[in-house]
Amino acid sequence: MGYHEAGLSTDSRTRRSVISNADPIQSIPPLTAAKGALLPPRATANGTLRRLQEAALIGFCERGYHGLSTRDLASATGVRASSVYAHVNAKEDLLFQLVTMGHEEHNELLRKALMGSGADPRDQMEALVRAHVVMHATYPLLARLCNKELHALSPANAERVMRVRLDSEQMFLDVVKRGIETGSFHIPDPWLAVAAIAAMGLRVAEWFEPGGPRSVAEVADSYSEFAIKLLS
Amino acid sequence: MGYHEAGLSTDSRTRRSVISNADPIQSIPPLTAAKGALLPPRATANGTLRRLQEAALIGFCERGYHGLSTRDLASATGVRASSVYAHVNAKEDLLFQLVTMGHEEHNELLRKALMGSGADPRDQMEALVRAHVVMHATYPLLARLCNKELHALSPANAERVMRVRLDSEQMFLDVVKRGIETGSFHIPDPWLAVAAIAAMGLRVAEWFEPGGPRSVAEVADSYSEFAIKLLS
DNA sequence: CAATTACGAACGATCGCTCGTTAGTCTAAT
DNA sequence: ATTAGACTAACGAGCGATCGTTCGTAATTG
Repeated sequence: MGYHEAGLSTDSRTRRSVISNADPIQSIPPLTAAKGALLPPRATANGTLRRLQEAALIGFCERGYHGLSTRDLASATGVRASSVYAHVNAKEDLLFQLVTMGHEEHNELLRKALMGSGADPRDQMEALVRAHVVMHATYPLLARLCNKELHALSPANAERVMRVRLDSEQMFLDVVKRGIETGSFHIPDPWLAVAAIAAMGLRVAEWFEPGGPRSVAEVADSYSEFAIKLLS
Repeated sequence: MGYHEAGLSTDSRTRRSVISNADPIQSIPPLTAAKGALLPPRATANGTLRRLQEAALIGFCERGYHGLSTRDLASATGVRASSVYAHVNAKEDLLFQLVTMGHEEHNELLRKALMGSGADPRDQMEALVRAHVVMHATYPLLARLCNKELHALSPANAERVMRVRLDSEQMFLDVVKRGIETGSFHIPDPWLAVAAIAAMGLRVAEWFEPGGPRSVAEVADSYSEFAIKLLS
């Protein structure tokens, strides 16, 4: 039970602070204290909604969507459960916002990587894998959420997310297919190779720690090299 | 609210069947109708407990541990919620049983693969990857559960599972390290390579369909080849 | 007859969420 | 300068529903 509802001034004497952003004694423990930002720059929300998004990100990852109650979510944000609904229409909205954010950031990073590389399929694949890994190492919680909690989305919302995901997959697939045509790559089943290469990067989100022994760049370099070897 | 609580005859007119195994109108929809067995041979339970395990496996995968209620679980099993507790002490027991089963099966498959291969690290790695992939393609639901719902286990149970997992990882690591010593493999960071190779196989559980266009053996062959390329 | 397996009823707790209210802030007219 | 009114963001209380689980009992099995 509740390892993080500690203190937090439920006390009625603690009147709401004049400015709502006044950070009320951090939820104990700070746990996933951000080494970097929890959310990508495209997350424009600030104030209470931002803190809700970040608390939801951490909470959904640690306990699963249905495992985090709106009361615990509110508590971790420094707010009452009823106040949550001044910022979102439903609990699912927070999940959808986060998952959309993650998928769009990922898609954009891939697209930029592709645009910024030359015409050689090998270079393009290296750039894609690098961006793929960078995303998963830079925003590991967001990536985990995107890969584990899609089941909690309504069918309509899930479909919107999947469209972005399929588009990202297609970028990998197109590069591999063209690489086969140009003679750069030599594999019989492009989709299978893409699945393998993408899987390597996806998993990075599960173990990578920003303060750990490996830098983001090192992992990205290694994995892009793995991908090229795998395709040759 | 409930876009997924479909029917299922909670109706009180549906009297219990004389023989409890008499499959009462399959949970609507039958959805994950098994192409093969849902659980490995080491799952020895039969009767109601077995059906509870299988329903839990499907349900936990589709909705997450906290997303599947004991009532829905019972309903999918063809039994009342209170009857569940004649077979398990708690909901978590089912998750623990399944997750333990998955990890031990995986560990044993890897160990047998290693024992059955020669002394060449390349052969050993091929065998390991093949077994790894076979596991994830043969019992995809079980594998997904093992990788997504560990957070719902008590710390003590989680630790028991993690011990098996670390032991499995060590098998990969030992082979890679020895392969480097013998000059078979040429990579600077063994752990990173193992993470990448393991990740490829893990992800298979997310897309593989027993009736699909690729056979288990085809995927296993491709992925073991990928692994060898990656390490060379 | 003992053990097993199922049941309905119901427990207290918690769920997502709504509601009416209040305190503070901003704008604009006085 | 003051004040009225709209707006925002927070609150406590509490809604009906559902949660995991317990219990006493009935039916079947060996």
